[in-house]
Amino acid sequence: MVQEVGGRPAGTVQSLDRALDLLETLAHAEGTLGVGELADRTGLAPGTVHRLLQGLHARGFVRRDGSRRYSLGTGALQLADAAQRALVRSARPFLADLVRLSGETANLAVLEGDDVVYVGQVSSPHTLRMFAEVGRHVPPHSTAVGKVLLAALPRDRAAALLRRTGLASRTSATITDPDAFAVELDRVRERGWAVDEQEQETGVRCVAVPVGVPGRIVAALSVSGPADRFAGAATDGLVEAMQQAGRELGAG
Amino acid sequence: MVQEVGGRPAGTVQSLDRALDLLETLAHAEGTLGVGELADRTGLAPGTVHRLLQGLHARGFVRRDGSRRYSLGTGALQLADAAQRALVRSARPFLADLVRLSGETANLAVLEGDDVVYVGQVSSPHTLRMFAEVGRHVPPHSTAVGKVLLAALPRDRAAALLRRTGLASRTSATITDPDAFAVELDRVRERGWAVDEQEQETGVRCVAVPVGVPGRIVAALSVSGPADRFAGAATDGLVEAMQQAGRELGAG
DNA sequence: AAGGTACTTTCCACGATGCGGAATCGAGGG
DNA sequence: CCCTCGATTCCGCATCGTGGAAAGTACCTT
Repeated sequence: MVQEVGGRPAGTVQSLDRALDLLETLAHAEGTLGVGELADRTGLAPGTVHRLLQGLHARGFVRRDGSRRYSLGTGALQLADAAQRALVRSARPFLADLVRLSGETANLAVLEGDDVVYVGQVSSPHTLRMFAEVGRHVPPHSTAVGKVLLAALPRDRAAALLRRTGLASRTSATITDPDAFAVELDRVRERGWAVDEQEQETGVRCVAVPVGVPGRIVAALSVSGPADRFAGAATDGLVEAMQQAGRELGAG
Repeated sequence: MVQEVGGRPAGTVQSLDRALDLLETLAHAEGTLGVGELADRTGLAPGTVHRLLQGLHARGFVRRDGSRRYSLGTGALQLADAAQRALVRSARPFLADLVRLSGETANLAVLEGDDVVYVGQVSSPHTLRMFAEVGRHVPPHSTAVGKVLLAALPRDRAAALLRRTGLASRTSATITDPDAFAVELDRVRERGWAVDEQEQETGVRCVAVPVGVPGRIVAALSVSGPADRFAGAATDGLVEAMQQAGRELGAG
């Protein structure tokens, strides 16, 4: 059995682990936090919190306003850029596997602001036509990837986003009723994957799963193809493989 | 005089500082790095690098592929979301100051993928009409904010981005020639601010400055108004105030 | 396929380093 | 102006991280 120290995996560094706690606490907080609040929430001594914050502040990872209150700084933004490129690169083999398995096109998508953006793709050998190209922005409510990403958001954040964007009808199958869509999101949360039955584009069916573990979903994987070819039996077993890929890609 | 320990501000934590070095090294690297490469680049002992990476990996901040090579993980993506909200919140008073100073609308914009996106705004009391609303995506080459953000990118990354997006003509003043635009970017880099002379929209002039310090530009601040009112003398002194705001907002 | 090489990972004793309680400082409210 | 609460600094102690070197492992070469 592996030794642990206060819930921290053995062979890891205490001060680093605590600093990451602070960053995550700041990330989950609405607004700013003071040293004392951070000390309370993390269970650390105020002096320790202050010292760690100094280190994070010196590197731009936390911001300090005029009245000694802290929030996340720009350092994280800088990393995010590079982290997304790394995610896209790591996703390639998984996407290729899914294409091999399904014969259809596989995609990687993330939520940017209120839009879903495709950031990676390996296309099917059988299809000349592209359903979505990398860089394309699509609405969250009419796509399988969008449903997965919305389902991973706190309910109030998802609802607020949908209020801003609305539920525009893309095809006759698009879900345009907020209540019906809320029910759909609940189904997605429950079973852990989503489907888009020609809701974004007539004739196109798409299945999507989250990347990461619950509470830490950062992207979605999808497979999409023509509705007449990619349905029913074609999907059997595929979802499980996709979920596995999503977990592995998310865990790194 | 303040004591320093190996270039690190006094009162900060060594292991945390080193871990942040690792993250930044990974962020600047193309592709993945092994323990040894990271040890070389940071000047740390391989054992130390390995231990710190374990801590970062356990928390999802670094990803480890099958052959023990490391890249940034999804942890940073998670933080980025919250960090951007914090940036927008912190920007509000600066934007309000700029509106007071200029009488025109002030904006905060970031680069997302290949687009410029407005993420914050305080509008002028004099203008009913909005030149850009929050959430709006605009091309980088025809806006002052876009020029500032492109100028902050490594030259090759900026060039690659422009090759992907092209330089579409928005008005008769839009710069559509890649070489001319490269010269424009050099001017922006040199003087530290950019202007858009009705290049995005006829009748609209816009001045922008970077947020952050060179090498760490994460956003741009801009002030925009009708070309006939917002020009020449109206800009005097404003740019300096904007640059100051950009530095302060970036430093946190 | 076997050997060699280079890298990653583990181990350990040392001591530098971060720890947290307590003292001090400073801001904001009454 | 004083008082209180929180942020910051200080300091002695022991914990925790450190780095060299050993052990293990993957990969390349022949």
